[in-house]
Amino acid sequence: MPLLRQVRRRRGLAELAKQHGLRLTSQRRVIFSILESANTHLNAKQILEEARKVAPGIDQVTVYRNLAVLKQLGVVDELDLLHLRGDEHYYEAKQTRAHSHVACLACGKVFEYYTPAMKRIHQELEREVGFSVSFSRIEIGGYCAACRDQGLAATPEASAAAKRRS
Amino acid sequence: MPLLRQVRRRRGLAELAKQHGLRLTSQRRVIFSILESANTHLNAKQILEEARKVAPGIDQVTVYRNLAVLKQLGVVDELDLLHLRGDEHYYEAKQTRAHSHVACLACGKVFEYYTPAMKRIHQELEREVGFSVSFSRIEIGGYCAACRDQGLAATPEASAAAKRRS
DNA sequence: GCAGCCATTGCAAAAATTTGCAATAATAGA
DNA sequence: TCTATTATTGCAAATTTTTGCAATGGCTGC
Repeated sequence: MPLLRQVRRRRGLAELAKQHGLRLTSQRRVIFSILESANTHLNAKQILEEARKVAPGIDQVTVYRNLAVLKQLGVVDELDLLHLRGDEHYYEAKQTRAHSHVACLACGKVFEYYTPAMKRIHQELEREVGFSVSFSRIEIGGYCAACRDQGLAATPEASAAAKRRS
Repeated sequence: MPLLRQVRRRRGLAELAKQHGLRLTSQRRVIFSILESANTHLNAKQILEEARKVAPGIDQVTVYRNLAVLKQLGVVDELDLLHLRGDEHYYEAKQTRAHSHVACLACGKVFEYYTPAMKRIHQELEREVGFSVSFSRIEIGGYCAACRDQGLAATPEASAAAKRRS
């Protein structure tokens, strides 16, 4: 059950779409505005429901296809936090800043984390392979301080416990 | 259509499963051995087909559930390369080494990339938040040298072209 | 403003994945 | 070795996501 989350964005999706040669259909307008005004995670079904309040005829397929388009444009990013949950996919709009998630394998908490090291990696790629970085994502799995203190880290029992909990 | 890829692993999946308190059923044995001997990407359907050659009665659901279990154990990792392709998920066994993928948004090529900076990030997390890193993944999107030379980078046309190509 | 091209849509159906539940079988402990 | 416990399986069905195709409607060029 994929989820969608909206994040700050400099320009409207509509403008961005136009810029990329996409047609601005009425359905697209609706979907875009839902994504832009949402402040929580939304999954495909929720988006569909919202959209139907405004445009009753809109089809599920259209929602999926437009999410796919936005993903391809690099505007939203489907992400599932290391697949810790297994069944939930999150979408989030690309942020300017290099972006990373650190997930505890024992308690399941996910932290956002920023480090200047990321910038260095970008520069390294630029310099050594001539690759120009548009965006990047780090996902790290491990055990947070609290769980380690409780002895939950890295043992088979901890994994089993985490599994049961999920 | 998720894909599976097998990667070097220090101990057998069976041993690992036991260690985590999982039961070693005959189906599991079959699935594990398929994963262990595969040297290309495999998707769920392919695994099922392989498994049925040995254990004709095995069900699709069993394959899915065991893949989920392995994911939760952190033994295989479902990954979809920045969702560039949109429809293909790749699984790969966790590697010891910090692991990263760099994908060109224009030509779609994916490079593997290793950098000592990753190690530094681990140490930083360890030192500053007391988080102990088990594994990590970097995914970077941008434009490779070749595509930049062809002027494909970062322009609306390039995105459209990349989209068409996919 | 109008015509034509072609991206986009809706529908129907396929494919992929997940879930509920009763039956089965792996494992620990007697 | 045998028994009880309970994880795991298979089946059926639900859910989610993708695909094929004809019809529609946005946009470009006139």
